Amino acid sequence: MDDIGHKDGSGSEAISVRATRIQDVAKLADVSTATVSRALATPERVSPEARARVLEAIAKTGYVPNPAARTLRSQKTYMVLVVLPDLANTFFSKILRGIEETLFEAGYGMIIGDLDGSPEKEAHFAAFTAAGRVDGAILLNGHLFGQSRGGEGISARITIPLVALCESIPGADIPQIEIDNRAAASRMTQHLASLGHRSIAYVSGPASNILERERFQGFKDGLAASGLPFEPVQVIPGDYTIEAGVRAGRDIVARRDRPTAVFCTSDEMAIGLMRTLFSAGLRVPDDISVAGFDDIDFAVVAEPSLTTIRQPRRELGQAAASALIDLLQGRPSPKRIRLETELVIRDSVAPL
Amino acid sequence: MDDIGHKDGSGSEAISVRATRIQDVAKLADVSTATVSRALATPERVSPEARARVLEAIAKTGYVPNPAARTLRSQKTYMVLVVLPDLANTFFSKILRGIEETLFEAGYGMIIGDLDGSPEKEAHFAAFTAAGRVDGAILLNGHLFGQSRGGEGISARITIPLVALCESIPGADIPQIEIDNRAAASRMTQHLASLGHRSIAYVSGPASNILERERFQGFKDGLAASGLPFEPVQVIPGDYTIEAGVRAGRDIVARRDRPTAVFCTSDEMAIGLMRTLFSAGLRVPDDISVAGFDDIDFAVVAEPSLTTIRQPRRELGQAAASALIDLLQGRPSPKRIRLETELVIRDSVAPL
DNA sequence: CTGTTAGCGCCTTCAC
DNA sequence: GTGAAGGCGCTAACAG
Repeated sequence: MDDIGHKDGSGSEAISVRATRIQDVAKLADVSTATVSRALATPERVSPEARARVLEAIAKTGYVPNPAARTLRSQKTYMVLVVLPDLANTFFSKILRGIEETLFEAGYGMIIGDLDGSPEKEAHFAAFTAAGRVDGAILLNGHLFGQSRGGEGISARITIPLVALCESIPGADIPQIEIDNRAAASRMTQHLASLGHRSIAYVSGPASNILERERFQGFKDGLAASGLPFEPVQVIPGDYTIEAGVRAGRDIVARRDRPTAVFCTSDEMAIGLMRTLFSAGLRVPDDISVAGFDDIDFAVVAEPSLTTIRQPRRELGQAAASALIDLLQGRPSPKRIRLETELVIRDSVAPL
Repeated sequence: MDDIGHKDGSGSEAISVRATRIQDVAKLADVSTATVSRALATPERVSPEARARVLEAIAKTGYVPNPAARTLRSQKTYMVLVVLPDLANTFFSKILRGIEETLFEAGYGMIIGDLDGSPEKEAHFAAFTAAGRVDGAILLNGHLFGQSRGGEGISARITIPLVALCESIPGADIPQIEIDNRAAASRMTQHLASLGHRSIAYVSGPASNILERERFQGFKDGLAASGLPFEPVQVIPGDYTIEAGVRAGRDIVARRDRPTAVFCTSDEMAIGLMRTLFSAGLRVPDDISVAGFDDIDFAVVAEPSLTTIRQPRRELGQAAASALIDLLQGRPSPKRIRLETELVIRDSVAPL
């Protein structure tokens, strides 16, 4: 730190002229405040002349309705909370794009609740929600508020619309937007098998994660569909991070009986793993094939470029936001949406 | 849905159509609403007995203050807007972490304004801010509201505290938190020169970007300090993306007189570039050295691992949030903070 | 230390 | 089609 100049801290107590209120506009347009309000909310119920005068007055004053007053009165915040496990993960940030743009178009703002692995934060966001600061929430963290621990008291008060995204929430009676993880994992497994691989390792996500459970089922489905036995020794524990991929790579390098193909349930792990194999002198895909999951931006510039499953991340976000907006506006909403994934074939997987 | 149909005359708490208000708590604790309010905001100004009764009543009712009412009355939202150019960029999301955790500790929530390259969105966030929905804002986009186009009317109304982060805003009288881009770029350039490289290419950011201008100056500083001439032909235009790196790579591969080292002003570009060189049969660092900037997570698993400049992203976010909170709470705030960067030496750069 | 009172700015009946 | 008036829930100002 250098150069601690002093700024006059009066920023907060600035000599701010009080913002224009609906009254000012009413006076200027020579109508009542009720008419101003109606001219904005239900223009068709106001005479064209009055409306014109109101709009002119608004333009002249630069009037912007006070959201706090509006919320207090109407009980609507036009804000949505998005709860997610890890904001720093590129997978989520692309999804946020889709959510944000859809909410934005519908006039809603987005507040991000980054869990960052701390349960106490979840309680915070639950309280936040219970306090009525948002009209609805999109949950990317795989469970409802308070379902983890200690939040029961508060979560009982949360009656606003919710939508689950990516990680489905079993038993929750809310719209669930996701991909078919099981089918996608099965497809990749069969792809590897179809190229002659009989010994396929699987680098998992966190055991407690529902995505992991689905993808793992898919892996077993794929083996079965290809007439291959499932052998527990070929499951290598991971957690979707680059570092987990590096560790899995070390594990494989150290084995006597190496698999001929490795299916990583995230691209991060695949990239970390390939790196470790490379350092150990193993060539991908010549010595060993590697597949990923997600199709992040770096997949295409990995060396070799990564064969993976593409998730429509932006569309997932859009679909979740749409479903929530439906709910918010009293429309029926789809109960479950499954978006299609795509098998992206690049250079990290080769025939045996 | 609320179970209003039950005829449970006792009025049990389960059937609450409306949230608990301060009045309910006051009645239960047998004090006035003002005392309840004070027990929460300034406990030391309430007698221990009254405070205890209030807290008990709050616990019993599960009372949570209505934020809209509070904001309407106190003119404070306890919300901060963070404006950033690209949410999907991993560089920013790590910074957000630092911002969020610091705001969170101080009791502030974070609203994200993702520009995503569209100017009309900036106008939206300006209006959002002007409407008083946030107490302050952190700007990562390199200019003030309305400084781009058409937003003058609204931006004039924005009188809340602002802080600039990463991309400094010349002439703005607000706290500026950043790294010394020029010095960092100079340092990397001198590092390359010190290893014997005389022909060093520079892959730039977007020309209009202030980071780019600073880093470019640093590049020239570094050349000068090393006694090397600056030759315009060695500047390759980029925009910090992977794709720009790929394009720059093609450019270099096609040259007859290839540089012996390339300084990319983002890790994304360095990774894209290395990939292209590799595909063309050029070996890094044996045939050509490559350096990056940022030290993103993938830098360490790039092949070869990337020599780069580490930015303290989390700390940058924390510092910006702290400065803003100072302003928000009427304290003096540092005018300019420059955090230290670090030259991270890995395998993508070798002596000539 | 505590209570009473008066709005913060808006929307929405209700009356005309 | 329009206006008057009340109140959403809270806190600041002012008495006591």
